[in-house]
Amino acid sequence: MKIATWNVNSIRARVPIVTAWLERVQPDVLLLQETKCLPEKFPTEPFEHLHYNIALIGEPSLNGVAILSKSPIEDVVDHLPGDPADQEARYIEATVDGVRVASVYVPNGTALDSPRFPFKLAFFDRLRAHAKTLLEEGQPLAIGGDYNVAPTPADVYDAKELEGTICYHPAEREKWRTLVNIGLYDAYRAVAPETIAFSWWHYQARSFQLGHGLRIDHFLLSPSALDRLETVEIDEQPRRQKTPSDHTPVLCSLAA
DNA sequence: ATGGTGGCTTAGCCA
Repeated sequence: MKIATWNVNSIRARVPIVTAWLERVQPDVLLLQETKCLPEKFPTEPFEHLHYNIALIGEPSLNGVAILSKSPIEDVVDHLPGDPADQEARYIEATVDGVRVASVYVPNGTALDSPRFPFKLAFFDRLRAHAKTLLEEGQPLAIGGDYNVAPTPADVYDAKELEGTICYHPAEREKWRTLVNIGLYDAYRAVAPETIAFSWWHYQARSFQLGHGLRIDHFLLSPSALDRLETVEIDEQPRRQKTPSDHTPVLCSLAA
């Protein structure tokens, strides 16, 4: 079972790049973030044509997450519990082939002095509480998405320069660790403990060409999913295309 | 150095 996650920064702007990638890589499941459109504006046909079922939520111009799957999508949950005031389209989960998969778009945080920053930290707390429940339910679990945090110095292009900035602030890294430490595994680090690789590069200042990236897109796996983990790949090819997303997909393969 | 890029939606926000 090949599962991928990709922040596409508008699905309507990215249809040719995403469909070409699906045809080449043939994942069983693709988790999308930042689709940036209402459900009725999501271009479903090109993906249904490639034999994907789709579960999605969205809002105008912001956020939006989806699950594309060749197998049937069952028991969809489309909101992260814990904050009745939060109506943002940032979380969807479902069961596919016996695996509980989730697509999460953690708030960016905007700036350290913005109210969005404590909202981001609280979102991590809610995700931890919910993931704990999912672990207790016992199904193999894979939570993929844009976590908007680079966990360690090996996940940023310049740890000294970036220390304390958004997506690499100690408070965010601590939230990441307390999430992982409930008993989850960073799939990429499980197969590549030392490798420096990134999943996001700013559009500005030739960041991709200069290698100025961050690893902020992750898969967190339950022990039973980790037992089945064969490979994890960050595929930079889509980031090299014309009119790319600023993120590139992460792909992991679980034994059947 | 307070810019730089991109995708919304339409000049301002968010990333």
